[in-house]
Amino acid sequence: MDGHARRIPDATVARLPEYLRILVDLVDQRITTVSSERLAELAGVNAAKVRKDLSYLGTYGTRGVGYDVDYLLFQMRQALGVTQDWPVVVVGAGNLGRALANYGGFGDRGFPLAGVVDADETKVGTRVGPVEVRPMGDLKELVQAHRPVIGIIATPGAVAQQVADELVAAGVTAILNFAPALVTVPPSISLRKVDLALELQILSFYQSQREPRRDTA
Amino acid sequence: MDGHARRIPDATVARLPEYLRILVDLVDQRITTVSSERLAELAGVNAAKVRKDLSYLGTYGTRGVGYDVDYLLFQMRQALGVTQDWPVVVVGAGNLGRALANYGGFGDRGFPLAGVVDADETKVGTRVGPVEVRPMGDLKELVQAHRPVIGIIATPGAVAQQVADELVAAGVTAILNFAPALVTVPPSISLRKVDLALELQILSFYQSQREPRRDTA
DNA sequence: CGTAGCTTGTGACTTTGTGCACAAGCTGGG
DNA sequence: CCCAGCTTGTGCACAAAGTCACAAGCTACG
Repeated sequence: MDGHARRIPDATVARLPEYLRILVDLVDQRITTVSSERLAELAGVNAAKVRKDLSYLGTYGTRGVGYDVDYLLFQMRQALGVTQDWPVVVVGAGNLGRALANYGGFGDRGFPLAGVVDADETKVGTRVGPVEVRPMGDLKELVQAHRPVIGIIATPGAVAQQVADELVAAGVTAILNFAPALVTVPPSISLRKVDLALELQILSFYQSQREPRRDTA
Repeated sequence: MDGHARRIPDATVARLPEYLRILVDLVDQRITTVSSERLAELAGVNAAKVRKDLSYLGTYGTRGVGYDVDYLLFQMRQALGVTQDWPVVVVGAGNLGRALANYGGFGDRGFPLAGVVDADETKVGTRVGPVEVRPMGDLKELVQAHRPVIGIIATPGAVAQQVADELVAAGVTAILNFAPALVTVPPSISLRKVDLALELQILSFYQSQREPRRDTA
C-alpha cells in the first residue's frame, strides 16, 4: 500500500499534531500550497526538521513548489488516526474533572465528551457541562457504547492507579492521566500524562536559573 | 558555593518535579531514607537515570545506604526554585480559564492564584473560583503587586501572542500557554506549552498504529 | 579491625534526535 | 526545448539522552 512504512520516531509524532493544527488554519485561510520553510516558521521549528518529519508520512511534497495543503492535511489526519471522532470519558467530577468536561476545546477538535463518572454518590446525577455525572458502575456500559474511547483520569493521585485499572477493564485503550501519580497499564494500552503543577515547577526552575530570587520573607 | 555547578540537561529538569512529588509522599509516610532503586520504581524510570539526575544537583547520596529523604527534598526544592510560592495570574475567563482558576491543585503545590483577568467587559466582576475577574488594564498592577508571577494564557489561540506580549510588558517572567497557538517571547522569558487536544491526538496516533480502526460509518 | 554486602557516582557505549548542505527534480519563461 | 530559480528529500556529522556495568565507599557485624 504505502510502499515504505518506516517507523515514525517519537519526537516526530509529538510534532505531528502541531502541523495538523497549522494545516487546518491554512485551509481556513484558503491557502493551497505551503513550503517547509513557511510551515517551520508557523510551528517554530527548523525547516529541515519539518521536511524530515513529513517524509516519514510518505513523499507528499513537490520539489520547487512545496506541499499541497489539502492533501497533506488528509495524509496527516490519516497518520494520526483522527479521521473519525474519539469520544472521551472523564473519570472524576471534582474541580479538574468538571473543568475538563466544561471545556469545549476537545469536542471541536474531534474528541467529543461521551460522559463523566464519579465514585462519589453525592456527585452522581449533578450536571457537568453537557452531561450528567454517572456512577462508576456505568463506566463499562459507557465505554462499550462508544468504542474506541479515550479515558481521562481527573481524580486525586491516590486513586489514579485503581481508576486506570477500571478503565482498562471497561475496554478503554488509551488513557490521559491528569492525576499527579504514576500509573502503569498493560503494554497494549497507550498512556500519557499531563501534570499542571509539574509544568509550573519546570518554569520555576528555568526562571530561578536566570535570576535567583531575593528573599521576600 | 556548590563546588561544581554543571548545567542540568533539559531531560533531567523535566523529571525533577516528579522526584519532588515522590519525596513529599515519602516524607508523609515517615520514610527517612530511599535508594535510587526505590525512587526509580516510584517514578517509573531506570535506577541509573535517577542517580545521574540526582548527581546533577550535587553529591547528596551515601553509598551503601541511599539518599536522606529530608535532605534530598530540601535540595530539590532549592534546585527547582520552589522554596517560596510563585503566584499565578490567569488571562482569559472562558471555559478553560475558569476551569484552571477553580482547580485548587495549583495552590496546594506552591502556586497560589493571584488573579484572573479578561478583555471581555461583560466577564469583568464575575466570580471565578476564589477571585473576581478583573479587566486587562489591571494586569500590570496585579503582576507588580505579586512579583515574581507566572502568567497563564487561557484564551483562544487567535489572541495568544497579543496576550503574551501584554504579560511580558506587565513584568511576567514565565508563561504557561494553554492556547493552541505558537507564541514567541524574548529569550529572558521562560515559556512552556500545554495543549490538551494535542495530547489526545498523540494518543490517537499510537492507538491507531496498534489496531487500525474499522470504519464505524 | 577486617570483611561481606549494599548502594552510589560515573566512564564508556548505544540510541535517539537535530541540523547542515546538497543532489534530485519540478516549474515557468524565453 | 533549455535553463534559471526554487524546494524537496536525505546522507552525514554532531549533539543529547539513555543504559550498562563497575570501582569507590559506606555500614554492620563478628
